[in-house]
Amino acid sequence: MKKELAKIYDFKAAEDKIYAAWLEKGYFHAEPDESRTPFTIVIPPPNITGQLHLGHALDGALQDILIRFKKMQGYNALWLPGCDHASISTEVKITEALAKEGLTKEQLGREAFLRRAWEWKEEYGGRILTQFKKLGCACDWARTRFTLDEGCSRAVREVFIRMYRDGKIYRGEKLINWCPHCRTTISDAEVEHSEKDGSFWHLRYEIENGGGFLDFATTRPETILGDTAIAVNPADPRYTALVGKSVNVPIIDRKIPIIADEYVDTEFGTGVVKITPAHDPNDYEVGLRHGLPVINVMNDDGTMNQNAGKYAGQTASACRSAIIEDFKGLGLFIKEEPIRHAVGVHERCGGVVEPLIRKQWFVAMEELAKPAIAAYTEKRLNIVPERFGKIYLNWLNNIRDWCVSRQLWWGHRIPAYYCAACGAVSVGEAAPEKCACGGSSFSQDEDVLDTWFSSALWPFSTLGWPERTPELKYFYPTSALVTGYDIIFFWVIRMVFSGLYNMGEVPFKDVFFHGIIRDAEGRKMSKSLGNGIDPIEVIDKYGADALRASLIAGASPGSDSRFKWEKVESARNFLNKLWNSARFILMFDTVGQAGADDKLLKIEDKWILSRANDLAREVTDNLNNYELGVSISAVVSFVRDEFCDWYIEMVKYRLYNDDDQSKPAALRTLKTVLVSALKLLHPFIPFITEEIFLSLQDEDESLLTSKWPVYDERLRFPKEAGSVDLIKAAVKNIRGVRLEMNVPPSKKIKVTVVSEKPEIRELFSSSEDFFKMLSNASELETAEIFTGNPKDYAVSVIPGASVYLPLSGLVDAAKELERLSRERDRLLSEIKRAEGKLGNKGFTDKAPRPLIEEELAKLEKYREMLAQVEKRIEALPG
RNA sequence: GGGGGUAUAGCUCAGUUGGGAGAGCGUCUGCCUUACAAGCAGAAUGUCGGAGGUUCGAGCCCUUCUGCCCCCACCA
Repeated sequence: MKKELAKIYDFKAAEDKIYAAWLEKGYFHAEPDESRTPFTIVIPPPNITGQLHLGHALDGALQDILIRFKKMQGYNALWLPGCDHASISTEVKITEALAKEGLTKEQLGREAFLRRAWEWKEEYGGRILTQFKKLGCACDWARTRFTLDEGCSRAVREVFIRMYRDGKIYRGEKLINWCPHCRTTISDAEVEHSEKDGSFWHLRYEIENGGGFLDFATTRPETILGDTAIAVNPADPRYTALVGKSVNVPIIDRKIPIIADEYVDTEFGTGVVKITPAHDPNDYEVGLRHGLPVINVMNDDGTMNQNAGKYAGQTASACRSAIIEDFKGLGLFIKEEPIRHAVGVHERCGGVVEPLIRKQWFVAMEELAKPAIAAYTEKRLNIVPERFGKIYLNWLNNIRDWCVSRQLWWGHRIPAYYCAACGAVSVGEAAPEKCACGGSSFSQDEDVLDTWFSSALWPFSTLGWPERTPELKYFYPTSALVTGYDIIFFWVIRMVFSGLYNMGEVPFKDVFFHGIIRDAEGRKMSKSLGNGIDPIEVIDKYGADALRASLIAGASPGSDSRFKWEKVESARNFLNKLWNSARFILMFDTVGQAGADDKLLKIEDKWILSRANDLAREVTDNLNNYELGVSISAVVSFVRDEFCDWYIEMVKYRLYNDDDQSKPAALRTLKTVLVSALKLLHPFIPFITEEIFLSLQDEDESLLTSKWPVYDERLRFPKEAGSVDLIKAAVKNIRGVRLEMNVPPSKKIKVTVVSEKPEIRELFSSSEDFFKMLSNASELETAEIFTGNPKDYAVSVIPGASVYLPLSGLVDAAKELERLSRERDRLLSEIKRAEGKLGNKGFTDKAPRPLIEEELAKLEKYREMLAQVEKRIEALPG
């Protein structure tokens, strides 16, 4: 049955229809099947609070490409989708919504708050996954998971308990990062350092017993209230005599010792540092070394606490000013100078982070890091591109314990219970019956776990762990993780050590990092800049395929890229091209041509078949190496530059001539090559390729279940390929001459191919029909020797032949001479290059044999062409 | 302070084990040729950041310098 395609591809109608059909057929679903090889990807779970942005779109497209490619190759491919509960983001969102109603979360209470959060999740949490569907993602939706669902939560508790019993998780009072704005601890990874302008206040403390003054400088005078020592470098001669004495902290009248510690830099400031163990990581270390008391002077909200004496209740910045004023009043103020220094900022809210001492839960990293390092160095974990491996190692080698408790409600509550009587902690699925002290009343830890604690388990918690499910056994370890390099520390590394610790195996064999999508000027897209692009808007305007292609083409692994509408347009233009090529082919009845005889294949058929064959290998190799951008470019340029621009043009005369015996062969080749290209393109642009593929057949076989093209030794046709290249060269020359000589396309002219070689004359005669069409010739004549009047012709040279165009009256002898001279010069320089190379003994001795032969062949070819050009120049009048 | 990246056509970027510099967009010229003007045919444009080195041969490997970018980091 003959089908037709609409003049314009209606992506809106096609995309929804096709996606629905895929879902209905269940193509995305995968079940464990020992007879097949699995290929697994677990999605980087987007936050339920999130809206799809271009980063997700790229991430999703890359994964979809791999999944579809592997499915077509015959793998049992599973792409497991899901969402992250995004503890702090969601909590902030719910709290903001409450605030609009004039409520605080404390007023609501934990239980009611969580109910609200779940309601919110049910309503909006699936939104982003719906958007992934718009992109065309072949996720197994039946396996959709959520980091806070029952199974994942159980996995979290199980891991926590195991690690606690194994000493990998402990509770301790340590200096942590406190976000006063979010009122919770955060991990080191969540602190961003940004340079800010501040002041460096030079102040002085009075030394005991009238020993004078000790000058120091600080950027945070409010922490003076927590000072428990003042330090100098032991090797600093200015102060050695003072070590062991003490100074008085005014206002609070605290006597603190002058201590010596290597940490102090003699070059910086006055070489004297006040030590506040409770509010500075360095000072904390110094305090530990010297057994200093730790005095916390701040509340959770960043205001001063009762230890701040008369400043209690003030904000830190008010306290700071007040202290400066008080120091001035006491004559202990020296000067204030501007300084630019790094300030810790919470990456989520942008608030300044306060280092504070708190009792928190930590994951002990040192032992966990070792296997993660080994997995990479022993090549059980492959990182693409390679340079991120160095970053991975660098981080693991400098790792610090991970603070995992958060003072939030939305998340996995820590499975630790405290005895009401003695305070003893007990970690387990539930509170124990009885405490060792005899107490029987327990309360659960109020805190929840860092969101990343549950995401770290994602590759196995989603497959059913801790149950030994068939899925876990079959799909774990997963095949590839695809994500942005920006979460290597937050997520990737934590998955690796969690997977190794709990499963004994890496969670994925390959990690494929992509870059960030920036705006057209190269800036990061951000809400504050308002330069974000909504992928859904792009899909509405150009379709999901165009968006995907524009994100993939020209991007290389791990590198950032810029979003430009022009790229989407150019992708759309290609889709249009592809569509029209199919539409053209469908103008003829391809279905009835299946029986066309191989013997009827002409050289152009064999040429394109061999090119398509090469392409299959090229694309497959590149996809296997995660060179997705290179892959799609290869198919695109094949379709456009070879299939459409040459092959289709070459076979038109056969298609339009029903009497041509080779018409069926042409049709069959057109279809074969088109289908092959559709398959190679399908992972990248799934919708349009599927729509075309469905039109090419009576059945409704999907590309997704079709077989990926495999390189076939029988489809190599080097001789025919060479012949077609020769004809193409002649056509290009003729086109060039015509344009240069201002011969309008409407004027058809006779072409004479002059060659002493009978096989070349034969080649041109046998290809006469398409040759004439391509070169816009009225007639083709071949001759062994040129017999016309040289001045009436424009001539161009190809290897083995000269092409004569009769342009009497149009040929300007001077111009013709100039053109030929250019050609002669070009050939001469080529010959010189080849001769130089071949005359170099080093080259002929050491270069690989095929290369030398190739060079020799070129030399011969150029010399032969040069002879033709020179002959022609001689023949020119004047 | 440590680590990493990058420098290639006017712009954005490819260039996969070293073997004659590429694409897209833009520019210029000519074409509404019955699949496609979202198109076709053609053209121009590069001391591949600078300097050394290895090699028969370097955009690619090594050293060094310069510019820009990113990540990590406790200089009060």
